[in-house]
Amino acid sequence: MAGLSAADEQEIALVFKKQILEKGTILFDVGETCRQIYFVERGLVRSYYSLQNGKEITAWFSPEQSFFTAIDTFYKQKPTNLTSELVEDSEIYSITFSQLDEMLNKNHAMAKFAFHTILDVTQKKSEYTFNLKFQTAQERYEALLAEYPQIFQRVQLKHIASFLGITPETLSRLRAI
Amino acid sequence: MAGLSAADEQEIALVFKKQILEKGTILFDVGETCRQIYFVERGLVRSYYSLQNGKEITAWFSPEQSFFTAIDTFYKQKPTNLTSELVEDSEIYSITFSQLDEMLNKNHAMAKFAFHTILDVTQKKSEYTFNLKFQTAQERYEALLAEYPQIFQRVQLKHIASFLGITPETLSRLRAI
DNA sequence: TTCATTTCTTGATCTGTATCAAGTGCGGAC
DNA sequence: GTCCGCACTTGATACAGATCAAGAAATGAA
Repeated sequence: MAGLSAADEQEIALVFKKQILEKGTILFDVGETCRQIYFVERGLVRSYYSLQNGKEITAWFSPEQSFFTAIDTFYKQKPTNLTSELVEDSEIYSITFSQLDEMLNKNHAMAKFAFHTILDVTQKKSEYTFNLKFQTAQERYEALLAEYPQIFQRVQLKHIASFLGITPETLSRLRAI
Repeated sequence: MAGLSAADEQEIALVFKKQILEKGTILFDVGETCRQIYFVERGLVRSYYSLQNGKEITAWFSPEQSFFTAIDTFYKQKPTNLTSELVEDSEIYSITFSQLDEMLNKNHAMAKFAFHTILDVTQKKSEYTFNLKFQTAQERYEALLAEYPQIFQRVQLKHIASFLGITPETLSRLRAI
Protein backbone atom coordinates (compact mmCIF):
# COMPACT_ATOMS: atom_id res chain seq x y z
CA MET A 1 0.00 0.00 0.00
CA ALA A 2 1.11 3.51 -0.76
CA GLY A 3 3.23 5.24 1.85
CA LEU A 4 4.12 2.20 3.91
CA SER A 5 7.47 0.46 4.21
CA ALA A 6 7.81 -3.28 3.61
CA ALA A 7 8.16 -3.77 7.37
CA ASP A 8 4.93 -1.86 7.98
CA GLU A 9 3.17 -3.91 5.35
CA GLN A 10 4.39 -7.06 7.08
CA GLU A 11 3.07 -5.85 10.39
CA ILE A 12 -0.27 -5.16 8.77
CA ALA A 13 -0.31 -8.64 7.29
CA LEU A 14 0.32 -10.08 10.76
CA VAL A 15 -2.33 -8.09 12.57
CA PHE A 16 -5.12 -8.17 10.02
CA LYS A 17 -7.20 -11.31 10.10
CA LYS A 18 -7.85 -12.91 6.73
CA GLN A 19 -11.16 -14.62 6.00
CA ILE A 20 -12.61 -16.21 2.89
CA LEU A 21 -16.36 -15.86 3.23
CA GLU A 22 -19.36 -16.88 1.20
CA LYS A 23 -21.91 -14.68 -0.50
CA GLY A 24 -24.69 -13.88 1.95
CA THR A 25 -22.45 -13.80 5.03
CA ILE A 26 -23.35 -11.01 7.44
CA LEU A 27 -20.26 -9.25 8.76
CA PHE A 28 -22.17 -7.18 11.26
CA ASP A 29 -25.82 -6.52 11.90
CA VAL A 30 -28.16 -3.88 13.28
CA GLY A 31 -27.86 -3.51 17.04
CA GLU A 32 -24.38 -4.92 17.26
CA THR A 33 -21.37 -2.87 18.17
CA CYS A 34 -19.02 -3.39 15.30
CA ARG A 35 -15.46 -3.41 16.59
CA GLN A 36 -13.68 -4.03 13.32
CA ILE A 37 -12.41 -2.16 10.34
CA TYR A 38 -12.63 -4.27 7.20
CA PHE A 39 -10.65 -4.34 4.01
CA VAL A 40 -12.12 -6.07 0.98
CA GLU A 41 -9.30 -7.78 -0.91
CA ARG A 42 -11.62 -9.52 -3.37
CA GLY A 43 -15.41 -9.56 -3.65
CA LEU A 44 -18.14 -7.09 -2.86
CA VAL A 45 -19.86 -5.97 0.33
CA ARG A 46 -23.10 -4.04 0.66
CA SER A 47 -23.92 -2.08 3.82
CA TYR A 48 -27.53 -1.12 4.34
CA TYR A 49 -30.04 0.40 6.72
CA SER A 50 -33.24 -1.48 7.51
CA LEU A 51 -36.34 0.67 7.75
CA GLN A 52 -39.34 -0.03 9.94
CA ASN A 53 -41.38 -1.13 6.91
CA GLY A 54 -38.86 -3.88 6.20
CA LYS A 55 -37.22 -2.06 3.31
CA GLU A 56 -33.47 -1.96 2.97
CA ILE A 57 -31.61 1.17 1.97
CA THR A 58 -28.12 0.68 0.64
CA ALA A 59 -25.69 3.05 2.28
CA TRP A 60 -22.53 1.93 0.57
CA PHE A 61 -20.97 -0.64 -1.72
CA SER A 62 -17.43 -1.73 -0.83
CA PRO A 63 -15.77 -3.48 -3.76
CA GLU A 64 -12.31 -5.05 -3.85
CA GLN A 65 -9.45 -2.92 -2.48
CA SER A 66 -11.58 -0.75 -0.24
CA PHE A 67 -11.85 -0.17 3.49
CA PHE A 68 -15.09 0.10 5.38
CA THR A 69 -16.63 -0.08 8.83
CA ALA A 70 -19.78 1.04 10.60
CA ILE A 71 -18.60 4.53 11.36
CA ASP A 72 -21.45 5.22 13.76
CA THR A 73 -20.68 2.31 16.04
CA PHE A 74 -16.97 2.16 15.51
CA TYR A 75 -16.21 5.58 16.75
CA LYS A 76 -18.91 6.15 19.34
CA GLN A 77 -19.13 2.56 20.52
CA LYS A 78 -22.89 2.44 20.32
CA PRO A 79 -25.03 -0.12 18.44
CA THR A 80 -24.98 0.35 14.71
CA ASN A 81 -27.97 0.88 12.41
CA LEU A 82 -26.20 -0.85 9.58
CA THR A 83 -26.09 -4.38 8.31
CA SER A 84 -23.13 -5.45 6.22
CA GLU A 85 -23.60 -8.35 3.86
CA LEU A 86 -21.40 -10.05 1.27
CA VAL A 87 -22.90 -9.72 -2.18
CA GLU A 88 -20.29 -12.10 -3.59
CA ASP A 89 -17.88 -14.67 -2.17
CA SER A 90 -15.13 -12.46 -0.81
CA GLU A 91 -11.72 -12.31 0.77
CA ILE A 92 -11.97 -9.98 3.73
CA TYR A 93 -9.29 -8.67 6.09
CA SER A 94 -10.24 -7.19 9.41
CA ILE A 95 -8.64 -5.52 12.39
CA THR A 96 -10.28 -4.65 15.69
CA PHE A 97 -10.33 -1.13 16.95
CA SER A 98 -8.09 -2.00 19.90
CA GLN A 99 -5.56 -3.70 17.63
CA LEU A 100 -5.57 -0.68 15.39
CA ASP A 101 -5.20 1.62 18.35
CA GLU A 102 -2.24 -0.36 19.59
CA MET A 103 -0.65 -0.29 16.16
CA LEU A 104 -1.16 3.47 15.98
CA ASN A 105 0.56 3.85 19.32
CA LYS A 106 3.60 1.90 18.25
CA ASN A 107 4.02 3.09 14.74
CA HIS A 108 3.36 6.54 13.48
CA ALA A 109 3.83 5.67 9.81
CA MET A 110 0.80 3.48 10.38
CA ALA A 111 -1.05 6.24 12.19
CA LYS A 112 -0.36 8.53 9.30
CA PHE A 113 -1.51 5.88 6.86
CA ALA A 114 -4.73 5.44 8.83
CA PHE A 115 -5.27 9.17 8.81
CA HIS A 116 -4.83 9.34 5.05
CA THR A 117 -7.07 6.36 4.49
CA ILE A 118 -9.89 7.87 6.48
CA LEU A 119 -9.39 11.21 4.72
CA ASP A 120 -9.88 9.41 1.44
CA VAL A 121 -13.05 7.72 2.68
CA THR A 122 -14.32 11.03 4.01
CA GLN A 123 -13.67 12.74 0.73
CA LYS A 124 -15.67 10.09 -1.14
CA LYS A 125 -18.53 10.44 1.30
CA SER A 126 -18.45 14.21 0.83
CA GLU A 127 -18.76 13.76 -2.88
CA TYR A 128 -21.66 11.37 -2.43
CA THR A 129 -23.51 13.86 -0.25
CA PHE A 130 -22.80 16.69 -2.64
CA ASN A 131 -24.27 14.69 -5.51
CA LEU A 132 -27.29 13.68 -3.49
CA LYS A 133 -27.95 17.35 -2.83
CA PHE A 134 -27.33 18.82 -6.26
CA GLN A 135 -27.90 16.20 -8.89
CA THR A 136 -31.18 14.88 -10.22
CA ALA A 137 -31.94 11.17 -10.07
CA GLN A 138 -30.97 10.90 -13.73
CA GLU A 139 -27.63 12.64 -13.23
CA ARG A 140 -26.78 10.39 -10.30
CA TYR A 141 -27.72 7.32 -12.31
CA GLU A 142 -25.60 8.41 -15.26
CA ALA A 143 -22.66 9.26 -13.03
CA LEU A 144 -22.75 5.82 -11.43
CA LEU A 145 -23.09 4.17 -14.83
CA ALA A 146 -20.07 6.08 -16.12
CA GLU A 147 -17.94 5.64 -13.03
CA TYR A 148 -18.70 2.11 -12.05
CA PRO A 149 -20.71 0.26 -14.71
CA GLN A 150 -19.81 -3.20 -13.38
CA ILE A 151 -21.94 -2.61 -10.30
CA PHE A 152 -25.03 -3.13 -12.45
CA GLN A 153 -23.92 -6.68 -13.13
CA ARG A 154 -22.89 -7.37 -9.58
CA VAL A 155 -25.84 -6.36 -7.42
CA GLN A 156 -29.61 -6.24 -7.72
CA LEU A 157 -31.06 -3.10 -9.22
CA LYS A 158 -33.22 -2.39 -6.19
CA HIS A 159 -30.07 -2.07 -4.10
CA ILE A 160 -28.56 0.30 -6.60
CA ALA A 161 -31.80 2.29 -6.56
CA SER A 162 -31.70 2.80 -2.81
CA PHE A 163 -28.01 3.69 -3.00
CA LEU A 164 -28.91 6.37 -5.54
CA GLY A 165 -31.69 7.52 -3.24
CA ILE A 166 -34.55 6.60 -5.56
CA THR A 167 -37.19 3.86 -5.85
CA PRO A 168 -36.70 0.77 -8.02
CA GLU A 169 -39.48 2.05 -10.28
CA THR A 170 -37.64 5.29 -10.94
CA LEU A 171 -34.40 3.46 -11.67
CA SER A 172 -36.22 1.19 -14.07
CA ARG A 173 -37.61 4.18 -15.92
CA LEU A 174 -34.19 5.85 -16.08
CA ARG A 175 -32.67 2.70 -17.52
CA ALA A 176 -35.38 2.57 -20.16
CA ILE A 177 -34.47 6.00 -21.56
CA MET B 1 -7.94 18.26 24.08
CA ALA B 2 -8.84 14.72 24.86
CA GLY B 3 -6.13 12.11 24.47
CA LEU B 4 -3.19 14.47 24.28
CA SER B 5 -0.45 15.08 26.83
CA ALA B 6 0.40 18.58 28.04
CA ALA B 7 3.54 18.43 25.91
CA ASP B 8 1.54 17.53 22.86
CA GLU B 9 -0.87 20.34 23.55
CA GLN B 10 2.05 22.71 23.80
CA GLU B 11 3.40 21.54 20.49
CA ILE B 12 -0.01 22.09 18.94
CA ALA B 13 -0.12 25.58 20.37
CA LEU B 14 3.28 26.30 18.80
CA VAL B 15 2.49 24.98 15.36
CA PHE B 16 -1.06 26.22 14.97
CA LYS B 17 -1.34 29.81 13.83
CA LYS B 18 -3.79 31.93 15.79
CA GLN B 19 -5.82 34.63 14.06
CA ILE B 20 -8.54 36.95 15.25
CA LEU B 21 -10.62 37.70 12.18
CA GLU B 22 -13.65 39.81 11.40
CA LYS B 23 -17.06 38.75 10.29
CA GLY B 24 -17.10 38.51 6.50
CA THR B 25 -13.49 37.37 6.17
CA ILE B 26 -13.01 34.71 3.49
CA LEU B 27 -10.71 31.94 4.69
CA PHE B 28 -10.55 30.24 1.32
CA ASP B 29 -12.44 30.67 -1.92
CA VAL B 30 -13.55 28.72 -4.98
CA GLY B 31 -10.68 27.81 -7.26
CA GLU B 32 -8.02 28.03 -4.58
CA THR B 33 -6.16 25.07 -3.26
CA CYS B 34 -6.76 25.19 0.46
CA ARG B 35 -3.67 23.97 2.27
CA GLN B 36 -4.89 24.46 5.81
CA ILE B 37 -6.91 22.69 8.42
CA TYR B 38 -8.80 25.14 10.60
CA PHE B 39 -9.99 25.02 14.15
CA VAL B 40 -12.64 27.47 15.31
CA GLU B 41 -11.89 28.46 18.89
CA ARG B 42 -14.62 31.10 19.02
CA GLY B 43 -17.07 32.32 16.39
CA LEU B 44 -18.82 30.72 13.45
CA VAL B 45 -17.77 29.78 9.93
CA ARG B 46 -19.99 28.91 7.00
CA SER B 47 -18.67 26.92 4.03
CA TYR B 48 -20.70 27.04 0.86
CA TYR B 49 -20.83 26.08 -2.79
CA SER B 50 -21.58 28.73 -5.39
CA LEU B 51 -23.88 27.64 -8.19
CA GLN B 52 -23.78 28.96 -11.76
CA ASN B 53 -26.94 31.02 -11.15
CA GLY B 54 -25.18 32.91 -8.37
CA LYS B 55 -26.92 31.06 -5.57
CA GLU B 56 -24.99 29.82 -2.57
CA ILE B 57 -25.55 26.43 -1.00
CA THR B 58 -24.35 25.98 2.54
CA ALA B 59 -22.36 22.80 2.91
CA TRP B 60 -21.45 23.13 6.55
CA PHE B 61 -21.51 25.36 9.61
CA SER B 62 -18.44 25.20 11.84
CA PRO B 63 -19.14 26.69 15.26
CA GLU B 64 -16.70 27.16 18.13
CA GLN B 65 -14.59 24.11 19.03
CA SER B 66 -14.78 22.43 15.68
CA PHE B 67 -12.31 21.49 12.97
CA PHE B 68 -12.88 21.98 9.28
CA THR B 69 -11.17 22.17 5.93
CA ALA B 70 -12.03 21.83 2.25
CA ILE B 71 -11.76 18.09 2.11
CA ASP B 72 -11.85 17.98 -1.67
CA THR B 73 -8.84 20.22 -2.15
CA PHE B 74 -6.99 19.32 0.98
CA TYR B 75 -6.62 15.69 0.21
CA LYS B 76 -6.46 15.63 -3.57
CA GLN B 77 -4.68 18.96 -3.93
CA LYS B 78 -7.01 20.26 -6.58
CA PRO B 79 -8.92 23.56 -6.57
CA THR B 80 -11.85 23.56 -4.19
CA ASN B 81 -15.49 24.27 -5.00
CA LEU B 82 -16.06 25.72 -1.56
CA THR B 83 -15.91 29.18 -0.11
CA SER B 84 -15.42 29.56 3.61
CA GLU B 85 -16.62 32.73 5.23
CA LEU B 86 -16.77 33.99 8.80
CA VAL B 87 -20.35 34.58 9.87
CA GLU B 88 -19.18 36.20 13.10
CA ASP B 89 -15.93 37.72 14.37
CA SER B 90 -13.91 34.64 15.19
CA GLU B 91 -10.75 33.27 16.68
CA ILE B 92 -9.34 30.77 14.21
CA TYR B 93 -6.37 28.44 14.48
CA SER B 94 -4.85 26.91 11.38
CA ILE B 95 -2.16 24.48 10.39
CA THR B 96 -0.91 23.73 6.90
CA PHE B 97 -1.00 20.25 5.51
CA SER B 98 2.79 20.03 5.39
CA GLN B 99 3.09 21.17 9.01
CA LEU B 100 0.53 18.60 10.01
CA ASP B 101 2.29 15.94 8.01
CA GLU B 102 5.55 16.77 9.71
CA MET B 103 3.91 16.66 13.11
CA LEU B 104 2.38 13.29 12.29
CA ASN B 105 5.82 11.98 11.36
CA LYS B 106 7.37 13.08 14.62
CA ASN B 107 4.62 12.28 17.03
CA HIS B 108 2.26 9.39 16.84
CA ALA B 109 0.06 10.55 19.70
CA MET B 110 -0.68 13.45 17.41
CA ALA B 111 -1.24 11.17 14.44
CA LYS B 112 -3.66 9.18 16.50
CA PHE B 113 -5.40 12.34 17.60
CA ALA B 114 -5.70 13.45 13.98
CA PHE B 115 -7.13 10.09 13.06
CA HIS B 116 -9.73 10.30 15.81
CA THR B 117 -10.62 13.84 14.90
CA ILE B 118 -11.25 12.99 11.30
CA LEU B 119 -13.25 9.93 12.35
CA ASP B 120 -15.46 12.22 14.33
CA VAL B 121 -15.94 14.57 11.40
CA THR B 122 -16.66 11.65 9.11
CA GLN B 123 -19.25 10.30 11.48
CA LYS B 124 -21.06 13.63 11.56
CA LYS B 125 -21.00 13.81 7.78
CA SER B 126 -22.41 10.30 7.61
CA GLU B 127 -25.27 11.30 9.81
CA TYR B 128 -25.93 14.37 7.71
CA THR B 129 -26.10 12.29 4.54
CA PHE B 130 -28.32 9.72 6.19
CA ASN B 131 -30.75 12.43 7.22
CA LEU B 132 -30.71 14.02 3.80
CA LYS B 133 -31.65 10.67 2.34
CA PHE B 134 -34.32 9.54 4.75
CA GLN B 135 -35.89 12.50 6.38
CA THR B 136 -38.43 14.91 4.97
CA ALA B 137 -37.69 18.62 4.91
CA GLN B 138 -39.82 19.01 8.03
CA GLU B 139 -37.98 16.29 9.93
CA ARG B 140 -34.61 17.78 9.05
CA TYR B 141 -35.80 21.21 10.12
CA GLU B 142 -37.10 19.92 13.42
CA ALA B 143 -33.93 17.93 14.06
CA LEU B 144 -31.78 21.02 13.51
CA LEU B 145 -34.06 23.08 15.69
CA ALA B 146 -33.81 20.52 18.49
CA GLU B 147 -30.08 19.92 18.16
CA TYR B 148 -28.78 23.35 17.53
CA PRO B 149 -31.42 26.03 18.03
CA GLN B 150 -28.88 28.85 18.40
CA ILE B 151 -28.00 28.56 14.73
CA PHE B 152 -31.31 30.24 13.90
CA GLN B 153 -30.12 33.34 15.72
CA ARG B 154 -26.64 33.25 14.31
CA VAL B 155 -27.05 32.94 10.55
CA GLN B 156 -29.53 34.02 7.92
CA LEU B 157 -32.43 31.70 7.30
CA LYS B 158 -31.63 31.31 3.62
CA HIS B 159 -28.27 29.80 4.57
CA ILE B 160 -29.97 27.39 6.93
CA ALA B 161 -32.41 26.51 4.16
CA SER B 162 -29.68 25.53 1.74
CA PHE B 163 -27.90 23.59 4.49
CA LEU B 164 -31.12 21.65 5.03
CA GLY B 165 -31.35 21.09 1.29
CA ILE B 166 -34.50 23.14 0.80
CA THR B 167 -35.47 26.56 -0.57
CA PRO B 168 -35.96 29.61 1.67
CA GLU B 169 -39.68 29.50 0.81
CA THR B 170 -40.02 25.96 2.11
CA LEU B 171 -38.14 26.81 5.30
CA SER B 172 -40.40 29.78 5.81
CA ARG B 173 -43.47 27.60 5.47
CA LEU B 174 -42.07 25.03 7.89
CA ARG B 175 -41.35 27.71 10.44
CA ALA B 176 -44.91 28.98 10.13
CA ILE B 177 -46.39 25.63 11.18
C1' DT C 1 -39.22 -29.35 -16.35
C1' DT C 2 -42.65 -26.97 -13.55
C1' DC C 3 -44.13 -24.03 -10.07
C1' DA C 4 -43.38 -20.41 -6.75
C1' DT C 5 -41.13 -16.53 -5.48
C1' DT C 6 -38.80 -12.54 -6.27
C1' DT C 7 -37.17 -8.92 -9.33
C1' DC C 8 -37.99 -5.80 -12.69
C1' DT C 9 -40.97 -3.11 -15.70
C1' DT C 10 -44.80 -0.25 -17.06
C1' DG C 11 -48.84 2.65 -16.30
C1' DA C 12 -51.82 5.85 -13.51
C1' DT C 13 -52.05 8.85 -9.96
C1' DC C 14 -50.47 11.51 -5.93
C1' DT C 15 -47.50 14.54 -3.25
C1' DG C 16 -43.62 17.22 -1.41
C1' DT C 17 -40.99 20.62 -2.65
C1' DA C 18 -39.41 23.87 -6.28
C1' DT C 19 -40.36 27.72 -8.94
C1' DC C 20 -42.48 31.98 -10.05
C1' DA C 21 -44.56 36.08 -8.45
C1' DA C 22 -46.12 39.52 -5.17
C1' DG C 23 -46.10 41.24 -1.24
C1' DT C 24 -44.24 42.86 3.82
C1' DG C 25 -40.96 44.32 6.99
C1' DC C 26 -36.59 45.60 8.67
C1' DG C 27 -31.81 47.63 8.96
C1' DG C 28 -28.39 50.73 7.14
C1' DA C 29 -27.01 54.94 4.49
C1' DC C 30 -27.76 59.46 4.14
C1' DG D 1 -36.61 60.99 9.72
C1' DT D 2 -36.88 58.82 4.26
C1' DC D 3 -35.41 55.69 0.97
C1' DC D 4 -33.25 51.62 -0.73
C1' DG D 5 -32.11 47.00 -0.75
C1' DC D 6 -32.29 42.69 1.10
C1' DA D 7 -34.49 39.02 3.94
C1' DC D 8 -38.42 36.86 4.68
C1' DT D 9 -43.29 35.47 3.89
C1' DT D 10 -47.30 34.01 1.39
C1' DG D 11 -49.88 32.35 -2.58
C1' DA D 12 -50.42 29.90 -7.13
C1' DT D 13 -48.67 26.66 -10.06
C1' DA D 14 -45.42 23.11 -11.93
C1' DC D 15 -42.84 18.99 -11.78
C1' DA D 16 -39.67 15.18 -10.25
C1' DG D 17 -40.09 11.34 -8.20
C1' DA D 18 -43.02 8.46 -4.90
C1' DT D 19 -46.69 5.39 -4.39
C1' DC D 20 -50.06 2.11 -5.82
C1' DA D 21 -51.22 -1.51 -8.89
C1' DA D 22 -50.63 -5.06 -12.14
C1' DG D 23 -48.12 -7.76 -15.31
C1' DA D 24 -43.63 -9.78 -17.37
C1' DA D 25 -39.31 -11.80 -16.72
C1' DA D 26 -35.87 -13.99 -14.15
C1' DT D 27 -34.34 -17.05 -10.49
C1' DG D 28 -34.32 -20.97 -7.80
C1' DA D 29 -36.22 -25.13 -5.52
C1' DA D 30 -38.02 -29.69 -6.05
